[in-house]
Formats: sequence, C-alpha cells, structure tokens
Amino acid sequence: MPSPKEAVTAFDVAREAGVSQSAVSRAFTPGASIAAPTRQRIVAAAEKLGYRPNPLARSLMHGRSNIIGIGVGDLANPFFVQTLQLLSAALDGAGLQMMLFPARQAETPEPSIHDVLHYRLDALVLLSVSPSSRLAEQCRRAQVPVIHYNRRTTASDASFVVGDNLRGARTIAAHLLAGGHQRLAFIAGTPESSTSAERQAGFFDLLAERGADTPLVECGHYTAEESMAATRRLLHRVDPPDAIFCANDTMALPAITVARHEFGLDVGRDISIAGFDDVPMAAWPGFALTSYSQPAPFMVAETLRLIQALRAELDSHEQIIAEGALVVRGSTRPVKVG
Amino acid sequence: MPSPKEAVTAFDVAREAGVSQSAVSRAFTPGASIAAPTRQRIVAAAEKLGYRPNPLARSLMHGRSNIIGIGVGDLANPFFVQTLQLLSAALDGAGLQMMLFPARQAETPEPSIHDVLHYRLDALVLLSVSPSSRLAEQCRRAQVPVIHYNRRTTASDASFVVGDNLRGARTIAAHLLAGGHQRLAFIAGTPESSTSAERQAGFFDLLAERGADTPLVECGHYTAEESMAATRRLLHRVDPPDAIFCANDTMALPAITVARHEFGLDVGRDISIAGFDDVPMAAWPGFALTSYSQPAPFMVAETLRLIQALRAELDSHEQIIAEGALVVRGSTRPVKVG
DNA sequence: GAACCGATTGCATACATAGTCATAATTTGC
DNA sequence: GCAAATTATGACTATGTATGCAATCGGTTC
Repeated sequence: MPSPKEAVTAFDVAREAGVSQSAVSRAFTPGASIAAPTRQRIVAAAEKLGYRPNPLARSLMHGRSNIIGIGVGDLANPFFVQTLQLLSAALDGAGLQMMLFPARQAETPEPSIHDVLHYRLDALVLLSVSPSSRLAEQCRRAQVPVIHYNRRTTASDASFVVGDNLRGARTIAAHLLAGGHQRLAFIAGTPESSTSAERQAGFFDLLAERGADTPLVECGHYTAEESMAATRRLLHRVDPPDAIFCANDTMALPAITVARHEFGLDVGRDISIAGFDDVPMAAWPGFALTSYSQPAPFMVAETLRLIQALRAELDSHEQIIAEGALVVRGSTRPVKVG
Repeated sequence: MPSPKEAVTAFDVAREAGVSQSAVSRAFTPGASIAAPTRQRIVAAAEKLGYRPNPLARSLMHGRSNIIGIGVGDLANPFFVQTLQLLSAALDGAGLQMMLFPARQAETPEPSIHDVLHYRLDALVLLSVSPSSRLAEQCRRAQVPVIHYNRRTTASDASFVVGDNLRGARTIAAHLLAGGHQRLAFIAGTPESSTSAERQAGFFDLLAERGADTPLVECGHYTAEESMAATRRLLHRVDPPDAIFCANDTMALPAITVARHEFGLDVGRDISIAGFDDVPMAAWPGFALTSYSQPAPFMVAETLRLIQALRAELDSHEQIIAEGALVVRGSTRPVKVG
C-alpha cells in the first residue's frame, strides 16, 4: 500500500476551502488566473492544514525539477568549500534545490551519477571535477546542461566558469623573479586537472620569456600530504629551489609548514612560497601566504546567472574567465628595488 | 506544453520490446514477477534507448524519495567537511541521493527548509546544526524523521549521533592539569551549541573535582577569526592563562597561531593549547595540536545505520554516543613525572 | 432584454511510474 | 492427457499537481 501515512494534498485544501483542486493549484501558481478573495481563502485553508504543493508531482508535471545537481570531487580544498557555501546560499535564494553527489575523478564507471541525472535537473554544476567524456556523454543523453566550475573543457556544448589561471600564474612568476629568485619549482595538482595545467603553463611561459631556467616540477595531487612529500623531495635535493609556486593554497600551506618546521627555513627570506586561490587561512599570521585570489563570489554569481539562463529555455553555453588579483604577503621575498 | 523535449519513457521501451509498460516497470523492480528472457529483452531495449526509470515519478508512486536531506550550518569546519565527504560516499553506496540545504542557525525564519521537507525525504540529517523548535515542528508536520549529527537534542522523538563530549573534555582537563597548569581558559563555540556546552561542562566539572580554579571563558563562535580575537583578549590580560582548551580544532589552530606569532609564546612550553575533533591539520608539524578525536567514520556509519532503520518503516529513535580518544601532540606541555 | 465580453472556475487529462487484479501461459502431478 | 497449481503478463488505477478547454457568472452595451 503506497499510502504515505497522511499527506495533505491539494484536494484536502480544496475541500476545506470549498473550491476545486484546480483552484488550489492556481492559488500557488504565480500569474495564474484566480480571484484575489478566492486565493486568500485557499491560502488560509492551506496554512491551516499545513499544505505545500508536492514538489515531486510539480516537477513531474512541469518537466523541470528546480533541482541543480552538484558534482563534488575533493572536499578537502577550502576554496572549494567556500564555493559550496556561496553556491548553496545563492541557489537557496533563487528557490532552487541542490542535489549533491560525489563525482569520482577521471574515467571510473561512477554509476551514481547516472541515477542523479534523471531527476530532470535544471543544470549540473561540476565543482573542480575534471571532465570525463563518459560523463559528458551521459549528460547529453539525459539532456542535462553542464557547467564546469574551476575546470575548463574543450567540449563545445558545455559552459565553464574559471579563474584566469594563465594570467595569475604569470603574475606569480613575475613576482618571484622580481624577488631575485633563480631556481624555481612548481608543485602541480592532479595530472588531469586543466586548472593545474594552465597554471603550470602560465608559470613556465613567463619564465621562458624572461630567460629563466625551466623550473623543477613535482606533483602534489591537490592534497596536503602529497604536497608535503613533494616539498620534502624538492628541499632534499642537492640543488634545492629557492622559490616554490604551488598550484593552489591547499598545497602551499603545508609546503610552508614543511619548509619552516622540517627544514628550518625562514619562509619569505631563505625561500619563497606562493599559492593560488587566496583561501582565508592564507591570511593567518603563521602563514602569510602570497597568493593569487580567485573571486569566488563573482564566479558563483556568474554560475547562478548561467543556471538561470539555462532554465529560461536558452541552452546557450558561455565561457567565463574571472579576473583575480595578486595578494602579496610575507611568504615571498619582497621585490628588490633598484 | 509540458513536453520535456524528448524523454524516453517506459512506454517507449515497452513498444520497442513488444511488451506492456507494466512489464518494463517490473524489469526494473527487483523481486518482481517477470520471466528472465522477457527481462533481458526489456533491459536490452532500455539500454538501446537510454532509458532509466524516472526517479520523480517513482518517488511520487512509492511515497518515498530515496533522498536524504542534509542540513548544513558552518561549512568552514574541517571536521564537518570530513563528515560531509564520508556521508556522501556512504549514502551514494547505499543508492541514496542527498539534497543539501543551508540551515540557518537559531530561530530565524528559514523558509527554504520548508520546501525541502516536502520532497518526502527518507530522513533529514542536521550536521552541527543547533536544533530549533520551529524546525523540529516543521519536520514533524512533514513526517520527516530527523537525525542530529554532532548536536544533542532534548526532543524525545529525534535521534542523534554525537561524540562523547563530556568524557573528552574531562580527559583534556586532566591532561592539562597533569602538565602542571594552574590557570586555565576555555574558548567556547556558539552559545546555542549543545556540543560546546557539553565540552565546557565536562571541562569545568573535572577541574572542580580536582579543586582547580574556575577557568576563564571566552566565546569563539566556532570561527577562526573570532577565536583569534578571543585568544588575544585572553593573552592581553594582566593574568593570562597558561593553558587554553578550545571547543574545537577550528578554533584551536588559529589560537596556536596567535599565541606563537603575535605573542611570541612557545606553544607546548609557555602555554598549552588543546582542541577537539582531531582534524587532519592538527597533525601538521607547525601545529602538532593535542586534541580529542571524534571517530567520524564510525559516527557516519552509525548515521547510515539509523537512516536505513528509519527507511525500513521502523521509526525508532536512537541516541548514539561515540567514544573518541586523546591524541597528545606537542601543543600541550608533557605530563609531569613524579 | 439580448448579445457580448472579460474574468473565474471546474472538469478532465497528462506527467511517468508501481502495483493490483484478472487473465493467459506454462508447468506440474497423477 | 487433463486438472490443478504456478507463473507471467496486460489492462487499469493511483500518486499529486498543472493546464487546456468549456462553462459560468457578473457586468456592459446597444
């Protein structure tokens, strides 16, 4: 028996208010044809019975769910968490629900997403999830538009919102050179990450343009532990680097910790360490991390704008690159004057 | 026209496979009465057309949505994030979807939850959200069972999963006394938080039992910024404390930072600082935070068990207190011997 | 007073599925 | 080989809402 105990339906409200179920529906549909006094009577009855339109039935009818799918990869990244927080507030404000699901990286089978997709999602936002062709194909079949956040994609029918990684990385590189550094290193994120690749490319490009040596490269997989290991490998070399640019702050903060507490280095003098994202912790006195900020509020606002555009039947795809800014703190050597 | 472009329905599959819609439904319902060859034919047809049962319609029929609501408060807390990560994996493994919504603290109107509740949620998990009577009342009306995570509630019809705050706080207190500290302080979380209140109570109780002075108390609201401010207030006193117990690690880590970098204190000798939760960052060399661990994997597993119990029609309510363990690191003075 | 018009309202149906009941097909028992 | 038992299938209905269409109603206008 599929009777859900005792749910209040539009029929109950209709009986209470002495109208038809249609009228109840119209009372809750903005812009519907209904007389003001009738609506008030219905709303009062609904209030009394504790009625709210069933969103499932509503979605079934309308063919749209008002649900935004959120694919999350690595939750350990504070920038990511900040985004999730902003996004949840933004979507909530727009009357949209968010359905969260773990998006495994790369090309693993990930059966879960297959289920989520059929909720007639208004859109699917992938937070720092590297695009997989399987996933893209599944979304196309399910007719769910995809928005990549903090990851680029070459697929022409998908939108993305990213920071200006090239410019940011070039700015960091220039800043490190201006500090008089000679021997640079880069700690990358994951190999599939377009974000890491772009930051690496921008870093390398500017150094090459200025005639600097090609930097050392280690991989930190965007985790604190692996970044610590990468930092140790770099600093144990016979020719250790005197400046490290980490692909994001999640890796830069532990790198500072290792350099200072395990190698006894004076970070900001003996060695410079810079990150990317400018997470809140970067400003803590103990870190004072020089970083390139990503404007999360703007990026989230743009994401919401994209979502609304998609909901308005326009299946336009946009590619948004948000400008950040260099935030200089004590973890990098001051710019040499003269 | 409510035609959602071109969605593949059970009727399309039925036509393709030469059976009725009922047969298609049965092919996707485990344990339904259907012949093996028929099922295979249907599954093949479904595969070909890219069909999956519409979860919205399924939920509407069954009266159950297979969706778990997740109310999130403060996303800035790493313990919280770890829980969210574990929970997302656990629910995903159980074939359940998670619908996220921001739960504003205290008694604010929070209209959003009202909508979420009507999704026929199998359960609502509140992560570190202080129970409000309004919310509890709304859940009761919507017949959605609530599980409080990391917060206690006095309501008799709700379940909760918490760490052993009393015991943990007492253990921390004993450890600090054993280090020879005389003048203790406590940095609390938010005033409404039962978790903070319990940790404070356990801390105070043990100190009282051992005849120690009543500790100083400041409020850090579970945020890094306010904890820094609270730490500064404490250390600027003419009689500053020589040991601080913070209600969680999110506040303890910035407290260490302030003590070391703004007051030049040798944390672990001049002053001891302890936290609660044992988040990953507590183990970083630069912090070496002594903390009382909360067994997040166990707590999440128990939460999932509760959810499954609730889904199996049993509306039992359980109260689970998970045991943690003291993790001694360098941020507290070693125990005096002899 | 009849015709008309705009604003409301009710009826019936569609959305996509799961499950009930009756019937058809198949197997089993003897 | 036939009755009985078992299994498999299809027609139908319910879930809760939105909406096209027709009907009603009140107020004009000629």
